[in-house]
Amino acid sequence: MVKLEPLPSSERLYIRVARRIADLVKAGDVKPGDRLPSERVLADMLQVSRPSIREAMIALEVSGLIEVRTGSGIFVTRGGSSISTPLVDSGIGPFEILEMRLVLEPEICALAAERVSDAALQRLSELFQSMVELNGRPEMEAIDREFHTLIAAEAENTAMAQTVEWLWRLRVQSGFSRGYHRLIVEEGIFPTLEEHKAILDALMKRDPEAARQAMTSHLLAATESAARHFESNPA
Amino acid sequence: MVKLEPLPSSERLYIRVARRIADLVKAGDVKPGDRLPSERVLADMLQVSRPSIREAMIALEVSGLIEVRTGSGIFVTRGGSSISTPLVDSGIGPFEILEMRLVLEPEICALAAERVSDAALQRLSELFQSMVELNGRPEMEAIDREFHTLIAAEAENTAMAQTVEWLWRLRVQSGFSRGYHRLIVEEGIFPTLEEHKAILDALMKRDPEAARQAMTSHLLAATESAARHFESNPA
DNA sequence: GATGGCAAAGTGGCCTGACCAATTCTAATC
DNA sequence: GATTAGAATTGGTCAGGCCACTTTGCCATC
Repeated sequence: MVKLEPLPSSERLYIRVARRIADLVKAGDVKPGDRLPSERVLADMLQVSRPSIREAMIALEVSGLIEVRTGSGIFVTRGGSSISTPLVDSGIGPFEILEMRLVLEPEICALAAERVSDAALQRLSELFQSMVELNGRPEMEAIDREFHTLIAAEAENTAMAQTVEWLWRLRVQSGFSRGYHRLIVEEGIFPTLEEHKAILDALMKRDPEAARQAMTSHLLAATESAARHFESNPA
Repeated sequence: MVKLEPLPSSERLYIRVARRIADLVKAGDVKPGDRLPSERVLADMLQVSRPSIREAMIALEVSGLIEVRTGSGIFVTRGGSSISTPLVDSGIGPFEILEMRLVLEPEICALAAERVSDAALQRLSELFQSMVELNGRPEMEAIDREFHTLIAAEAENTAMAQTVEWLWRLRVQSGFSRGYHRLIVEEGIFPTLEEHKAILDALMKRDPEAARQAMTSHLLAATESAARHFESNPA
């Protein structure tokens, strides 16, 4: 019983179109942030109908490569393709996220301590200053996020960096953020500030071991405070 | 500088449709392997046009939730681990993947040692036997993959399990697999078998520390052998 | 000359209706 | 009962149209 599957002569059109567009990006013909030609123009260029272009764009959008802005155009995402933000609820909960971060981020932080650039250190300092000044206001979560993702980026491992960003997206999605501000108020802002300071200091000293240690402490504290929070606020 | 962003007026239609369909699956109204109603019927049920249904289906297909068979119908993917072929090349290379696995999988393996089920141990044994019998034939890579992803699943952390599967998909995509068989032949099959045996034994003894250690050794060996391989086969 | 407002052009969002190609089902035929 | 030819079903693709939103740039106003 031979079963040969040669020449998938004609894949579905939207896939072929999506690949062509993706190649444009990969080849650097269009750079992140750039706007692609309009759907109608693309349809004309590739000699396919507009619905086919739209289908391809949706595939690329789900893949995280492009971003569609109504009435404005289609733009190439900054940061390239990533683990797609699940269209469906991933079912991944806050504690799973924290458990994984506890494994991943200390090592990332240690790597970053060796590889971090001066510019990044500068930016991290600014972010820390912002945290101090914001002093627990809701905007602080965005700062926190940039702090962690920037460190991940400095580890110079794209896979790790994308994973950290994915985990933050999941966190937002999992409804954990809803309790964030309240948590900060309940627990007080200072412990969090101290922890971030320790991480920043370790990175500045480019001390991998201290960085690993500081990040571990930070995430352990976060886990504990999350546990207290969910204890008193059952889902 | 206030920046308010209220009322995310209705999302794009295809996303709402996709969510509805995804909910059907999640709620168990349609099970893996089932066929969904035809596009025309869905369009009529949800009171949207067929193109919108199609767009939603493409989004779900890219997400790996469904599978479209021309002329036959749309089917819910069997088993959570769908082999959705990434549409775009992530640009993540073999060494980044290995570096990340070296951080993640030892901890996963340690967790799995505490949480692994008897059924999973049984399956892991079978997989190891298959590896022995296949003795380096190309099919071995698929077995290797199932071995690692099953361990990840047994760690009972969905985020980690999904990440490990993602990394394998990236590996296939990054052209690393192309050299896999050749690598096995060059390096010999026995080291790999020994390493997997050690992992399996540690899991059976439910010894987290031994499991972590065994996985670390395995991945270090893989990294070294990959290094040798790429040394003599410049990209 | 700078400002503010408004209309036109451009863009994606969505729909209707149609035809084609692959698959599956049905029923007539042997 | 097995085979097979045709009909029905299903996804694949196209054409063209209308709407809502954004952006742009002209123009009246100050």
